[in-house]
Amino acid sequence: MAQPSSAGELNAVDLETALLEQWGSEKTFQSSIDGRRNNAPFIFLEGPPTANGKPGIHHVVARTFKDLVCRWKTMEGFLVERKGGWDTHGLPVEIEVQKRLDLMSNEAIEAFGMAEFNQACRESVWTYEAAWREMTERMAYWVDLDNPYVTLHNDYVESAWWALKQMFDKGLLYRGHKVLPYCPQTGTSYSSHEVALGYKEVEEPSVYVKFKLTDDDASVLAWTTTPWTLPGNVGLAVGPDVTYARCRIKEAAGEAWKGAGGAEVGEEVILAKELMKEVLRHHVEVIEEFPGSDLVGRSYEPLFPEAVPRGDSTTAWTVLAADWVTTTDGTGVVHTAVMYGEDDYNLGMEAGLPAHHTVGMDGAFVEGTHPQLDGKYVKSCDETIIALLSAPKGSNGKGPESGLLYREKDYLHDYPHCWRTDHPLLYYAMDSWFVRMTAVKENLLKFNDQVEWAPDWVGEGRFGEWLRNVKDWAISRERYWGTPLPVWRSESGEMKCVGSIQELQDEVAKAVAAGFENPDCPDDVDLHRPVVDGYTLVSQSGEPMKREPFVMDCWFDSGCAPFAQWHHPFDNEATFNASFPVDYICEGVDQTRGWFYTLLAVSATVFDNMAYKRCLSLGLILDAEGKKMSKSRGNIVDPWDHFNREGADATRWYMVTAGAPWNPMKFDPNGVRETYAKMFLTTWNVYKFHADYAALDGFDPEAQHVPVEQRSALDRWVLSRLHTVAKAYHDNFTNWQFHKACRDLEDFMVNDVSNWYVRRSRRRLWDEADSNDKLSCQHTLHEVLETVCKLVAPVSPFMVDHIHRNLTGVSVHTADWPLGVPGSLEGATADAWDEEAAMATAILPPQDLGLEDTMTLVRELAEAGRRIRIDGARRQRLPCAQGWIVAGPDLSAFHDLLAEELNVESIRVEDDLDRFQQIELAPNFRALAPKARAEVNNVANAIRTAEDPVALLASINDGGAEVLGVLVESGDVEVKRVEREGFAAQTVELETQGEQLHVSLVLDMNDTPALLSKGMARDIVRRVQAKRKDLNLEIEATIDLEVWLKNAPDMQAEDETWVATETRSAGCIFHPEGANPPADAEHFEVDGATVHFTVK
RNA sequence: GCGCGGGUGGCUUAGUCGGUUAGAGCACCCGGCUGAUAACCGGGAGGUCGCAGGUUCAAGUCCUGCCUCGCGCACCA
Repeated sequence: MAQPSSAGELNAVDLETALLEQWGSEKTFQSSIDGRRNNAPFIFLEGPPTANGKPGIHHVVARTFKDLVCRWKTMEGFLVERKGGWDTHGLPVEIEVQKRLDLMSNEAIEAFGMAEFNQACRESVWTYEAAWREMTERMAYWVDLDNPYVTLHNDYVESAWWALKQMFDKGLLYRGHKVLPYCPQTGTSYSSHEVALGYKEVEEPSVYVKFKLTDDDASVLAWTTTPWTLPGNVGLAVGPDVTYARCRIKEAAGEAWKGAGGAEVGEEVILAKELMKEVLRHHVEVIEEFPGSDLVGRSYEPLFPEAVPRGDSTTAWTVLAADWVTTTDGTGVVHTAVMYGEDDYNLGMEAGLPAHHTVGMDGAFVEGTHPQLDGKYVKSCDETIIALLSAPKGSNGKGPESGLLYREKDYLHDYPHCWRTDHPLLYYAMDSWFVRMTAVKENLLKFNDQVEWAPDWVGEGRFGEWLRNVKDWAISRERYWGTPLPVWRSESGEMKCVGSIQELQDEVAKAVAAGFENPDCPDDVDLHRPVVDGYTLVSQSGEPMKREPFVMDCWFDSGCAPFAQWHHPFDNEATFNASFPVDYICEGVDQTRGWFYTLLAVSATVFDNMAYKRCLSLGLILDAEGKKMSKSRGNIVDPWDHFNREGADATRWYMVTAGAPWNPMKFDPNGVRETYAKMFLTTWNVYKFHADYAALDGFDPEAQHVPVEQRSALDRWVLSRLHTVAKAYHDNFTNWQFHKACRDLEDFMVNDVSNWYVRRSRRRLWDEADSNDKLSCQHTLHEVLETVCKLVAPVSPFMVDHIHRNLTGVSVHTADWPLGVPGSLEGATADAWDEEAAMATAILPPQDLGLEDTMTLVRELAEAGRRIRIDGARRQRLPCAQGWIVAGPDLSAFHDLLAEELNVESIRVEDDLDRFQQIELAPNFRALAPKARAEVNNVANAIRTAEDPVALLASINDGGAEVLGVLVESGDVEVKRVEREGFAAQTVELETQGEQLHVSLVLDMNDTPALLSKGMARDIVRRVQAKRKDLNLEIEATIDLEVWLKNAPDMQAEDETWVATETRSAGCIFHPEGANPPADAEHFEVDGATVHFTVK
């Protein structure tokens, strides 16, 4: 067994880096796992970061919470393996490479070569891997980075293919259209994330257009901000419950009319009644009002009759009902161009409108739309379209009948632009593949209910909301770098989904046999583009099938992590079966619709199961001003600033204590410093105090054990506190309240251990002879430190390991959790274990709540003493002859301690309460209010200010007293005992075990020559000690002391001797009053006396 | 627009069932204590508890509306 060696000064950074090396050479992480090899598993799943961005402080936050739970569960005896992972596909990688290689369009990429491009992506992915690794190691996030899962590896891709095939086979995968923001210049559609990069405020012409009903003289007015979509119009949507008005123009428009358009007197238009004022610029009369449902089914004349063929649609150019139509702007009638708006598209599909493009992928109108528009870029046609619509009635033969524009209005709005080329994006219906999430919605909700969310409102609220509105998942992307969609399709629409390399090889062989030429398909075929594009398969009917030219949403990749990390179902069957669904994941709340969703989406569709049982959703990290951290703001905090200054321990502890994990965290660099100074310096100094004396005395924690019940009350108190705090700490951990747990523990270390226990125990260890009391103190300190080390270890793993190793000889990370090791119990699982058996494995000292209460009172009294001295202007070092404690429990065990703290010669208990205390009555509103009602405040005041509270109390207790007409009984008042005026006294009030205590402390403020001498001696000692410290003297070093006093009280011989002993003065001379001190003597003044002294 | 979460001294925050002096820490000032400490103790200054109503004998706490910050969703016809 180890005997502690002395501690030395703290250098957190050196300590941490030295430990990192030790952990590396001793393989501490591995042995913390290996030691629990036969225990119940707790499955953690790492959300894969992408290594093509630099790690920031927010990553440290997430990794701290991942790590602390894993370490905690490990110490609880669970087997917690932690496989690292990397997300390596997707748009961010492509964009990075495109920027670097200046390839700003798909044409450019294809000209450069897809293979070369993807190779560049493959390399780019690892740009910051080293930085990630260094950060991960330095912050002590224990995760296996040597065998991570990597989404670009063939094994991983193969598992993803397998998963997709499961969906395909279940009929959950389908090909359809999705309206996406599309940039014709770069030929790419954008994800919402990219779109968000390019919102710009622009002013554009918006138009009010008359759609002439075929069986009526009236027109329906509709509004659009994108005139280029008008040729594609095939329908009008109205709100069935919205009230519409048919209006007749009464007189011609006034001079103020601006822009094109207009209406003739007598013309009739239909629009939402609410919007008439907003839209109409003519005086009108309302002819008729009716609900939108009355309009449904009416047909109208197409604006551009040539543009869209009717096909077999019966509903084209009719009025349709849509409940999403509002009257917040426009006319309450929505112009519907099926291919150029998401709602339009959905409505069109539902209503059977023709789905025909009037705009090509190049952003220009297709031939046959209108002679003046064909082949022109849509965004430059606004004027032409407006001119066509507003031309005088009957003025142009082909195209719009004209006279159809009512009004134009410039409209200011945010519109998405291409963040690369700055062109406005077009909402454009594109071919896309979907997973039919709507088919499994009920299961999604059911599984989500079973997840333990922290905080619960993310699961119920945000995530639940998302699931209740779940849409089919568009999983295909027209990109290059990603998991290719493993679906091959023939011209006639036959399809095949490939679920493994073996299957691909088989299909290729079949195709070759059928006469289609194909490249080799080896076992290690690269499952990326363009290699997989090179294979032509053969359909059932013998037709060639080409691969659908998409890659998958990279969120699909990460959603496959629970099984793809094990190459399921091709490998590691046992491992997978034992680890699905996982027990714990933890990421930022921004992953709600990201990883949290895709994990559940994939597991629900593929396995009909949940993916994770517990999810900790972390709040966003903000800078000290509360602003989001972002590169563009330049307010990113570099974690290394803190790793290299206060260390990773303080950084982690700060992050955990700064607030609830799910609340947004304002990261304040000063906070890290404060944490370092409070928590870690204090802990270190407590440790140093113990270790230095333990080393000096050759303390052996195994030997000469002193049973707790034989130790002093102070020892038993701090051990009981340890028990209480550890228990609460653990309970808070269980409830995800890590911040509360750590704040309480910090408070315990600083206030209870350092500022009370250690301060009060210092002299016990100065004793140079071995004593039972000293031994008790050392065992107590040892036990407190050892347990605190274990409690802190999951959160801040460095310093406590150093301390634990010096105290016990072994790493804290292989130690057991003080509150029990359920993971090691027979039959335990991560979710359930025998609570009693688990508690039996806990190691905590005895708890004595009564003693804790008593000590609280003692400490309050010590503080009260200081207040009394301030009020009475009596310095702390000048002793008082006598202190009285009035009322309260028996504190005799602490009288010595209190006497010392209070600097009084003796403590006495005063039994006659009335000698120093008087009674005050306070109203108990809860009881009084129902009786007194509105009078309660007056009654309360009367009770408070009663002239003779003793008499009032007596009559209240004797059947009740009438106060202002209200019968006041004993439950209606609280009796407070406070000190009598005129005494140097203070009363402390506290509640112990349901009982209200009012305890007073009274000090005798009279001086005697003996007291004055003693006080002077204490002042001299204090000054000399400070001097010794200034001179950097060894604690054992002896000095020669000379003292000259002026106007000072006479020093008693015993006090002079005491000064000599305390200051380790071999020679100690007190010069008589009047002797002149040498010029180099130090001097100070106290209560009018001047003291000179020299230390040699 | 909808949903969620915030708004408490200069800063970070606690505040339970509504109960009468809103509690801490940092920073500041004064005093004290100290041979582990960058610590600690006592006191001071600093608060319209986002705003406005309402319920109540009593509101930081409950209700309504609004403002504001963050996040998300929807919309942007």
